[in-house]
Amino acid sequence: MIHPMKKKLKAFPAYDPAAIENKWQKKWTSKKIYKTKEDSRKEKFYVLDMFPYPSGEGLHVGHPKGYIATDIVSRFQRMNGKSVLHPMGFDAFGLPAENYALKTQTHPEIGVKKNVARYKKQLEILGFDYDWSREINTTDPAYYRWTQWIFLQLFKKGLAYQSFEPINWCPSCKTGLANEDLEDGRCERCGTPVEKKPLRQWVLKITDYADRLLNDLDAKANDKSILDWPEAIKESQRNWIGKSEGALIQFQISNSKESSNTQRNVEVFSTRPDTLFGVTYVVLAPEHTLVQELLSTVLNRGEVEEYISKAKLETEIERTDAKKDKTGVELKGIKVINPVNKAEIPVWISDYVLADYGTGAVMAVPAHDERDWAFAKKFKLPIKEVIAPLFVSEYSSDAWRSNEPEVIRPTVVCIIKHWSENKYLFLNKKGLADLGKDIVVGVAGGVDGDESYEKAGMREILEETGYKNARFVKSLGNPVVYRYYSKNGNQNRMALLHPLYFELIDGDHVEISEEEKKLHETIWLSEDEIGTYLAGRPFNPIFWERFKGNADAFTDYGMLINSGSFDGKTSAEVKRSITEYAGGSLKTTYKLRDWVFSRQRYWGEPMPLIHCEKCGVVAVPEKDLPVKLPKVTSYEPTGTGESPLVAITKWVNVKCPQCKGKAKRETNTMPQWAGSSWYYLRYMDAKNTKALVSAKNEKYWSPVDLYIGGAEHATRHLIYARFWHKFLFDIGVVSTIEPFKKLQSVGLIMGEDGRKMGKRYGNVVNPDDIVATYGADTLRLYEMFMGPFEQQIAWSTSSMVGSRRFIEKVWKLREKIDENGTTPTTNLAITKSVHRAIKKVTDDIQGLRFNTAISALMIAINEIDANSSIAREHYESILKLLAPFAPHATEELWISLGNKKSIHVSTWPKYDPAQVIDTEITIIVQVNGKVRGSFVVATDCSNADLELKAKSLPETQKWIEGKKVVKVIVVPKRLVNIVVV
RNA sequence: GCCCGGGUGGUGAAAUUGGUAAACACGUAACACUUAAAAUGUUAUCUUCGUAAGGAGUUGUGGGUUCGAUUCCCACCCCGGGCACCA
Repeated sequence: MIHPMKKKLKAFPAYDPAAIENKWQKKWTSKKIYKTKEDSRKEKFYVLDMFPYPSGEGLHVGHPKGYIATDIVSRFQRMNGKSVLHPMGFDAFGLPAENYALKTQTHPEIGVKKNVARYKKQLEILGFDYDWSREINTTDPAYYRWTQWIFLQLFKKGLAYQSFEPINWCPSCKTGLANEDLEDGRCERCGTPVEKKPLRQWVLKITDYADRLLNDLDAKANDKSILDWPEAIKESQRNWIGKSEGALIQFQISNSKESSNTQRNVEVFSTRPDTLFGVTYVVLAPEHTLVQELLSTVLNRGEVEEYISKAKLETEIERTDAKKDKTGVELKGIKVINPVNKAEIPVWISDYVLADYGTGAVMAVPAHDERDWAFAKKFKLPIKEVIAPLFVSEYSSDAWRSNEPEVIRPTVVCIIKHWSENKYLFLNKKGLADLGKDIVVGVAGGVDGDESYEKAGMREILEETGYKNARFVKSLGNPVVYRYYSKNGNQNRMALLHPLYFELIDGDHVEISEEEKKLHETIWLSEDEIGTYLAGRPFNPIFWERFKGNADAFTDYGMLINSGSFDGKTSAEVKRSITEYAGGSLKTTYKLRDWVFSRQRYWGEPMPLIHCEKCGVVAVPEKDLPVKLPKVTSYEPTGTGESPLVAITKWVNVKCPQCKGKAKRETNTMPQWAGSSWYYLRYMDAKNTKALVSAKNEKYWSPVDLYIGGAEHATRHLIYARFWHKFLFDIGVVSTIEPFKKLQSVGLIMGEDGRKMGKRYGNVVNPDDIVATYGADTLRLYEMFMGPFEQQIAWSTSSMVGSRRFIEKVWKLREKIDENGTTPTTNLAITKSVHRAIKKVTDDIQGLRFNTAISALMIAINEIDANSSIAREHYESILKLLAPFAPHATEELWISLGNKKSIHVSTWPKYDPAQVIDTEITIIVQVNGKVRGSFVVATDCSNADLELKAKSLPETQKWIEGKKVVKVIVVPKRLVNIVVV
């Protein structure tokens, strides 16, 4: 066969990113190749970044990581024929911009403009494919008109209400804050500990949506989970919403002292109504309204008032520190009645009870709650056990059998001390069938007839160990319940294990019976060795802790004791019935609080409300929106609980839209999170002046298919946005119940020193500098290659050269294009390499595994580079695969090959399934699980042939010679394992 | 304390329906090219014993299941994150 002479391409300039990147960015913009259209013939794909908050510091290399990922996905989807929406905008209202303005003495509007321009420039040099015609800015009146519109709808539906409750107040930022804006009791912005301050404020009723926000995290639609979100973020939201199901119980105040004619109750919320018989006192939060009402009848009024005022002075951090000592005061002279047993019990106030959770009052069950336990111990209040620990045998040989009757069996379990040494006597029980090994247990046995526990214990000690002289010291408390199946008795048993403590007086003992010997042998354990005993049975640790005097509240579920007719039932069984018996009702509460929506600051969306002297609070008519933020020269926060807007009388004083009488505008502004709670909708129809989004566009683009951003927004932006979206769904503005179908969090890029990248550590790497030295394509490639996308990784400028070398390798490979090879058959090996790369890169981009997609490309390039030439078609396929990652270099190469249209509007390559299947495969040969050799065979080689071949290898022979082959495991296409003895 | 992630060479990491651990890349070393350096290329690079052939060990620790475990099970240690006096 005659080889055609290879016609090589003309010489081509060396790779110089500076010479091509800016050129292509301009061309792409002028040719509008990224212009987004609502094309009904095409499938849509909406890929979204969490839009940035433009600070004065500009972007560092960590910021674009997520943007690079969405850029790759959007280019990939476009090349796959989708109509792609990949927009960008800016979130610029709120404290950071305003505080920056105050510091630099420039109006926030000017600062924001400057910062946005800088951010845009930084983004542009990275070559992103944003359609800037849909850019939004939350501070633009044309945008916040719709933020105000949504607020008005919330107001009209009663979901925005005025409240005067004490809220979190940051004394440094001089504004009220939502719970979500706190970090460990401090202002998330400035780190100042927050105070509680009563304030007139607007609050959004997010709690109305608590259940849906929780349930829809796992909602199913069309047989698949509609929320493809990282489990960690879902879990954070579940924690934040904090649903707990319990009961409301009334404790009637007994009126023995005063002749009061109104019957008063203390209402408590508890998740453990099963412990009601163990309630020995009730605790109210110091702020509880009932406390003020009862004050006149309290005998120690002075003491109580003093405690209340002291509690008020505490910061939230001090108050909610779980580690601090419990404090409290009894309301002397006040008693309440436990509804289940009519016991008269005392009432206390303590700051460990939170006023704004549940009912602000708790029923204290010290035996079964750690906090109540600590409180009762400190104030010497009675502790009454009502839940016995309950264990079910975990061994299959004596597992509970549902078709057999259950018999209650009083039993004793003994801890026995040596007569002179610090050792304890146990039994080493031989061979439980399904354990195959011994376990260590205490001396134990059933109580016969009306025998006392002490007597039963002594009898068992004699029978099982032979020791004659045991002295009963004490009982170790209430029984523990153990359910198992007795093979001897052919019955399920509910053993009530009474723990007893004995000491041997001397070593005098007799031989134990042969029968007993077969079952176990006696064993002495020192305290160090006691661990083997603890592992023997699940209840052993409980007995031991009791013996050592370390036992505290038992907080698990179990079996009821000392609870009247409920005795013998499990916690789960009685939850409802005991609640009803107590006259209470089941109730669900949430940790999630309503969203404090007012900020007493200048730089935010004005609330479109008017306070009229006659009509009260009146909504600004929709036609008058937006209510523009007035331009002012002084916007310093007042600190009085009023916004600085109060001073702008020209703006504040208006006519009431209803009665035309005197009225004032609402001067509170919205929080930073308002604009970002719906911005993803605006991109769908950014220029619409009639609606926040047209129904048509909303239907076309919803929901967001892929949303990428930082995990730090898990319990703020992502909860708020879901809340607003659900509300907009309810009023018919949007068509989906969730806004973001797939969410992916970006792992932070840390500084080279491993610390968070930021000005304060002086470890900031500026992307502009990296682009100037290495080029945007290298930066993009490196950030995606660093490691798994969601993982936090330290930046390393020196590692970046690998990515640059890779692009240069691709660049140089252009010389090897064989222009004569008109069909892609130049080289079979290359064909396979390319098709494998197409498959892997395609799969990995879809799975957001960018690091392995790039490594697959590197492998392909290395394989191709080892050959002397490459077919043009293959080279172009590789360029296309690389195009989303390195858009500039690939475009330059693509166009240089004579292509007329941009590579970014070309079609993504398809792989031939036949080309990704191997015809030959390496089979591993193991002897006793250790790799001893390998051989190459055709993929379809039969198992018998594989075995034969494996055995005949000289490497194998060496290991099986003179041994007996017991077993041969053949795994087709993988390995042969020969087991010999 | 509870709940989520995670722990693999000198470094970033790859590999999971259980089947050759360390792909790809950085770094390092030697060699080639060069007057020289850089760049580039070639080779080597988990640890350990051995001149070598070859052996042994190794995925946080300790057990278990299995012919075979980074992968599954049990217990524990460490790191990151969320919640936390939430009754």
